[in-house]
Amino acid sequence: MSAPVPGKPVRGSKTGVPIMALFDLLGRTWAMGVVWQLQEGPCTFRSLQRKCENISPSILNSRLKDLKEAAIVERTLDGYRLTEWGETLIALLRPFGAWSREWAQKVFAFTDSEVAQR
Amino acid sequence: MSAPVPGKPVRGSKTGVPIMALFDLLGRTWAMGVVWQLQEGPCTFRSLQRKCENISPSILNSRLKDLKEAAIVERTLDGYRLTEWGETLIALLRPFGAWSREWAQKVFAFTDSEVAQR
DNA sequence: CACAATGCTATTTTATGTGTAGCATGATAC
DNA sequence: GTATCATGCTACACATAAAATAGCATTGTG
Repeated sequence: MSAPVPGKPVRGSKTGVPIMALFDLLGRTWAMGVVWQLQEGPCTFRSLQRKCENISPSILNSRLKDLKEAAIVERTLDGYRLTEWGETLIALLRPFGAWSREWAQKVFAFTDSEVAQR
Repeated sequence: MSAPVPGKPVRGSKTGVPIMALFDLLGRTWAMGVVWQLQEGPCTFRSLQRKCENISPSILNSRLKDLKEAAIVERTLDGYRLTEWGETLIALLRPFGAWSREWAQKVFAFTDSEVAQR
């Protein structure tokens, strides 16, 4: 599938409203996970693959392609890293970490230690 | 597909880390779009369907099921609405609206008026 | 009672994602 | 210099999820 571009119809959305294009992009499997893993710094293809629980190379490559076209990720000699746009995006995404831990605790009865170790 | 639950393996993630379970949930087609549309208030099934560009009822129903199990959406006599968890989640999601418009402008050369009308 | 809207379910078709194999390239190790 | 290894992918074949459409039971309205 082609990477979503605001202004053009995207998967599930025909209008191309920017927020829907963004939701389409981030809604693809592992898209947010890849951005999440890149927040700690640049990463090679294989090492990114390992961080993403050995995601299949075809899907990783496809997600990287989407994220590169969206100017969120770029390739360098060190492998892949977040662009400036990627940095501003992960800044918005970061609060989801704490939110998800509280959610796991309160909604799914995770214990403190379960949340801590995960 | 079953709804993702922190602590159990989810689509694409075997560990069940809360953030990955959340990314799995929000990464399903229209999941973020549905939450987004519910931010303005409760909505009936058909009206939600219309707001989501006539998404197919099967996928809407499936997403609502996931979001209900995750305690993000609940059913009331008026139709569906965000729970308290849903409200805290949409608070984190809301900044993506402005981000996506800037992104559309700067990365994809949208004009002010294009962004405004969409 | 006819008619329309609502809230779905079922079914088929198509698009996506998963898993695995493997190959070209470059860096070490001997 | 060649055997070995890691890397960065590509290419399938198979499984799963999403899209599109039809339609039905229920409730409300004139």
